[in-house]
Amino acid sequence: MVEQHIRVVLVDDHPVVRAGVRALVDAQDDLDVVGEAADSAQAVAVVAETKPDVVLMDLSLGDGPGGAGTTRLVRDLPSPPQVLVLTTYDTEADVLEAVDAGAAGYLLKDAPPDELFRAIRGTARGETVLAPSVATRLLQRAASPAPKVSPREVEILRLLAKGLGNKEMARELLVSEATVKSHLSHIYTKLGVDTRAGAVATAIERRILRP
Amino acid sequence: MVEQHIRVVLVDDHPVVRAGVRALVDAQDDLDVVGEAADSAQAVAVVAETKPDVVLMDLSLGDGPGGAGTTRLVRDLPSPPQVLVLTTYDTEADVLEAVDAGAAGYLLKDAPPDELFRAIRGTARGETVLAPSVATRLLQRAASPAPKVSPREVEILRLLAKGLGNKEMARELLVSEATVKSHLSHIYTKLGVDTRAGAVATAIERRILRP
DNA sequence: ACTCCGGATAGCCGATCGGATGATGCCCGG
DNA sequence: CCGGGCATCATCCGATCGGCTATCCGGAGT
Repeated sequence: MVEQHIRVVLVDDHPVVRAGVRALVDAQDDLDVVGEAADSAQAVAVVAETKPDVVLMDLSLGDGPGGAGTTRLVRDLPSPPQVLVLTTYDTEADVLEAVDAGAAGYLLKDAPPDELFRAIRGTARGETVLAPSVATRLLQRAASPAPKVSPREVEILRLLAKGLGNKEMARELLVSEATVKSHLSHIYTKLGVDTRAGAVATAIERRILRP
Repeated sequence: MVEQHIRVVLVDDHPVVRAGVRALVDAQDDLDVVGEAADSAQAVAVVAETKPDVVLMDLSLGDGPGGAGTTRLVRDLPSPPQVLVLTTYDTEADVLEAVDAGAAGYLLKDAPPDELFRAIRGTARGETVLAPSVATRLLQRAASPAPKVSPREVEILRLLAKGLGNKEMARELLVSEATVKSHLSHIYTKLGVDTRAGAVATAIERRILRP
């Protein structure tokens, strides 16, 4: 058997997308969709059972663990498959998280089918496949230092987006106003902004806050 | 011919989604996909040519006119088809715009296939079909007055999200600082907030600004 | 053991914001 | 033809913000 079929499992909470990818992929001679999953738990079960070569993973699964977490779970299975992230967004936070979780590639859903097929085949061979726009973003972010926002700071950002003042945040978080201001200063530094409005915008863009 | 097939055209810039919907819809006895379009111009051409009963419209088409504008164009054709919006987001602004543009229904992409089929059939019969979550939002928004932000105010919001101060915005827009503050006050009122940070968050949530 | 970092706190101060109030001109739609 | 939304501008003023400097504590890592 020189030419083995590539076994693919789809993980996506949108039935439409699963059907679409299945229709496209199954039409390829060398690619077989051997399973589908709509959430994290299903994904682990299906992958464990079907032992696919490649998992196409959506990042925004409705329920508990997102695509990144699920990627991690799948990659922790014995003889894990390659994971190719196939999603709508290309925010750097998503990409980094996915890559960190063990994803071998990152494609956007608006990619032409050909690109998808090439990505699947490449991923199956162990190559790293990144969508051009994703690769660009990665390089940009690689150049600038990684801004890690602490949990407490995220808390501050949340209240910030609700339009609370420092005094109100302080009351809400049971700390002094000085502490809030301290956190804010750190946030500004990390996000590269110098105003509350800019911080909120950047936080949402960086997916630190969910819109 | 008592039971005429329902002719459907798909408009979506994601090949995967088109393939998915086509696979699902074509598998139904009474539904036929008679055309696809990836952008606004294609959509108008395909609809004019194929005269479908229903158009499944994605709201976020990459290029020029979005789904709402395209809906308007399609509805302005002679003997226009019903338009069923099928998209990822359910922001109230999107829904209102689409309905205003002449859409007969609004479904989310994570809807189960059955719901999609029922929606297509209902739409073809001239019914109005709304996803439950969309209907809920609509009612919520219907209770509160519609916040229409003027173009100039959007301009202000854009600069706001960039973290500019009033003085800087004034310079940027070639108006006085007083004017900027005036706009801001109006924005606050319309968005129901009272801080810049809150305005940015709400504007993004309402999709007035693109994250 | 020592250092680094996140978290919490404090005070100072100039710059800025946001609310209130009022006014002008334009253009659209009823 | 008048009202109303939009855009423009002006002042006043109290509240808030953001930058700066410094201190303290506890846990993680070297």
